[in-house]
Amino acid sequence: MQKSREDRQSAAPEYHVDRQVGFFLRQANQRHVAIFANGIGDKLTTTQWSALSKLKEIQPCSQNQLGRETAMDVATIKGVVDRLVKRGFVATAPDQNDGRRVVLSLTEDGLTVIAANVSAAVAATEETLAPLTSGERMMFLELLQKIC
Amino acid sequence: MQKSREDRQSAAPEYHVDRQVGFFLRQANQRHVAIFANGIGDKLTTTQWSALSKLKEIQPCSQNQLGRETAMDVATIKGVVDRLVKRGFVATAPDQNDGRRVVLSLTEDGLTVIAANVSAAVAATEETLAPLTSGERMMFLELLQKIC
DNA sequence: TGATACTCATTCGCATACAAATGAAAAATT
DNA sequence: AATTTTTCATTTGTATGCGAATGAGTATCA
Repeated sequence: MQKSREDRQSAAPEYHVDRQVGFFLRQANQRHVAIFANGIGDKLTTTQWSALSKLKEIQPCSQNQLGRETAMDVATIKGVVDRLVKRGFVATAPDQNDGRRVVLSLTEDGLTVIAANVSAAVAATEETLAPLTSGERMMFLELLQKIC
Repeated sequence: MQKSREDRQSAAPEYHVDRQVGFFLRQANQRHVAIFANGIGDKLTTTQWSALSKLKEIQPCSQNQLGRETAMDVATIKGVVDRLVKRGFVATAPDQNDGRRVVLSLTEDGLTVIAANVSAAVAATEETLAPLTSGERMMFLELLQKIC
């Protein structure tokens, strides 16, 4: 068998960044974020949407807890919540029992903006997975979850 | 068949952010970036590594071209290249034929740092995919590429 | 009770990531 | 040759994302 050029010099296998998982993960995430931003009407980012949606499920809750539930760093969730508060989607209140905590809850506007964008969020998921068949989607999601 | 609680009110299916592709993609990417940062010795980020590795393949080339090859925005590749130049891994020179272009090339230190970290980069890929079997990895990579 | 450890929120610094605007230079078109 | 379009690099502004440090409050345990 014909040896490749680098095998003549050494046994080191070729390395190509653009064939590594990390390279694809970054790109896939980029594509999804772009699709989401494009489809959503209220200039909500994917992380802001995650925070809002999760807050609807578990409110009231503290900032750090919301961060854990949405896989965001304390510094990250702080910035996200700040922007949502600034836009009037989230309200903050001091916790009576725990002086450190800030209790988060959705405002009326917050509930409204969620309701107005659920279908767009679903559509973004759909478009992201569009290149895959139904069977491939299930397989892909299962494997993707394993490496989280 | 027993109807679920929300079906009694409306036909709207449940929506859970933490079951959407985007949620998993962000987390999977986060995990890989963390693994890479942890394993690499020279404080190189995943994007910096991509730029260095790709530059080795295609040098000399312009900044924008390197950005396209590594799937980075013009503003993003600018910042990445700036930091690599600052650390002495990449050299810049004006293009003789095209007055707009900045020709990029690797320095000796750049080649050295690549050689010193290829094994760590391979290990990071390996660790990221560790939860998957060999067969699952091939399947996963194939599907992941489809949604890039 | 008092020391220790933990949790929560905040802040700083650094590094992506992209939209949008700008200016310069090159290429394509008329 | 003149106009238009494209390309390249840069800059500004906004939004994640994480490490690390800080300070305030809570919990634990000797």
